Amino acid sequence: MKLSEELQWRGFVHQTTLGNIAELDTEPRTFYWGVDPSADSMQVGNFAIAMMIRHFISHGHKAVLLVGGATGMIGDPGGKDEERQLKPIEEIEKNKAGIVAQYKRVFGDLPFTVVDNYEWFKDISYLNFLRDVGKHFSMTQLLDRDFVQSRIGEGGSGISYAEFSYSLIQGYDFLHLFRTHGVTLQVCGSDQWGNSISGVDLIRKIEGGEAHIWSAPLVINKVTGKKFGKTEGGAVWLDEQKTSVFSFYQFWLNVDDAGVADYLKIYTLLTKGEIEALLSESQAAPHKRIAQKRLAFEITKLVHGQARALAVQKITDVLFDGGSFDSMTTSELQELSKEIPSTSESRLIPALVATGLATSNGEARRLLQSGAISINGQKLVEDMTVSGPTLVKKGKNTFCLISFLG
RNA sequence: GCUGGGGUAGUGAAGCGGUCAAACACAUCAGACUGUAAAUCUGCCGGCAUAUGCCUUCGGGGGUUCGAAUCCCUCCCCCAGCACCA
Repeated sequence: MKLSEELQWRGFVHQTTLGNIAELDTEPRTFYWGVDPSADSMQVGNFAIAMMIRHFISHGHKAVLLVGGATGMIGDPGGKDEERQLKPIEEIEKNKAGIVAQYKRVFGDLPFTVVDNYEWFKDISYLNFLRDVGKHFSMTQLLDRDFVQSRIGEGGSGISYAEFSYSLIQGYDFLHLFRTHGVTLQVCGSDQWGNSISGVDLIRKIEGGEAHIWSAPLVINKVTGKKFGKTEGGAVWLDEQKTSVFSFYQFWLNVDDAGVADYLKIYTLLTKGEIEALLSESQAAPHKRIAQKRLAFEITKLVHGQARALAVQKITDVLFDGGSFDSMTTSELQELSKEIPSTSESRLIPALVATGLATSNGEARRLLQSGAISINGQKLVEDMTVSGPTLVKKGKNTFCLISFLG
């Protein structure tokens, strides 16, 4: 499949300055995309863009990943204590490393270059910047930006000058990469369109060059109409410290029918034929959740590796599909305790709190009273003390393990 | 800098001296029904406690009062308008 067809079929086409997207099939480009190092991990929203980029690279385009070290440093205008300035730099370094590692993982062996805009911004003088870049920006245009408009005015949360300047910095990034790396295309999220356009203008005005933008659509949950990837506990992260492999797998497994098709196309590398077969099989017997199961497995494999994917798949089997808990061996129990929260607290209520299934003793007790808690498949209504390895279940799909493995 | 409006639970938003752990809505969590789905109905929804009980909250600090989220002072932050500068 050609890149343009692939992008179209998978739903990655949104808005672009390219006259004809088929240009991507014939003209290899060097493109970049920017990421914000404000966290040390991607969320599923960025993950979608990463997958899209993967298709770009595998079709012969050269990729440059820009980590916003400079933008990250001014990212929190609230921190005006000068002493604290140093800490964010270390943190940004750490976040940068984490994010780059994740991209490597998602891209498999595909090559890409990493740059940090701190490299070129650290030596730039404010006056020079205003003279060379600032004068090319029209205030009216800047003020017209959606993100500015939504922050100013009634009900807006306000915007600082630093944050407002993001546009200029991002615009300059593009210009700089155009000059130094021959970058002629920027890939971005749809919310970054305005900022990206700044770069295109700048390149035209200053260098007389032509550059383009490709923005990816926001992945929407069709049922709620909201941005996809948020869940009860907040965002779903690729980092297993933030979202355990088990929860990650469960997140995809619980995806609704209306969305599976989209998610399979966006988040997996399965071919058109495979996905279509999967979907028709799934529609014939929706209650079997075939498509969701495959989706969860494929994505977990991609992000956390095959071994972990198989492990959580097996655990899910035990937990949901009638596999017997008693039959698990000690080593399997150990494996299980890696994927779901576990504790050695033998009293039930403290154990629920310790594992985070309940936020307080009161909540734990309430859950118990409402019949939400069961151990080893038996519903409970009051606190008790367990005597051996015990699987505790809250609601339908939240578990923890009381183990005595130490 | 001036003038006016505002900062209340995860979010939005009532309350405007006692009856406020704080209406209402949404979100979350749980129960029923299901396919670990959606929709719907029900309950919970600051902490501790079996509890009619106690404790801690209404931007920060201080004060008035028997009593403050509610009044006063002060500081911080947001919004709007005006002025100033350019």
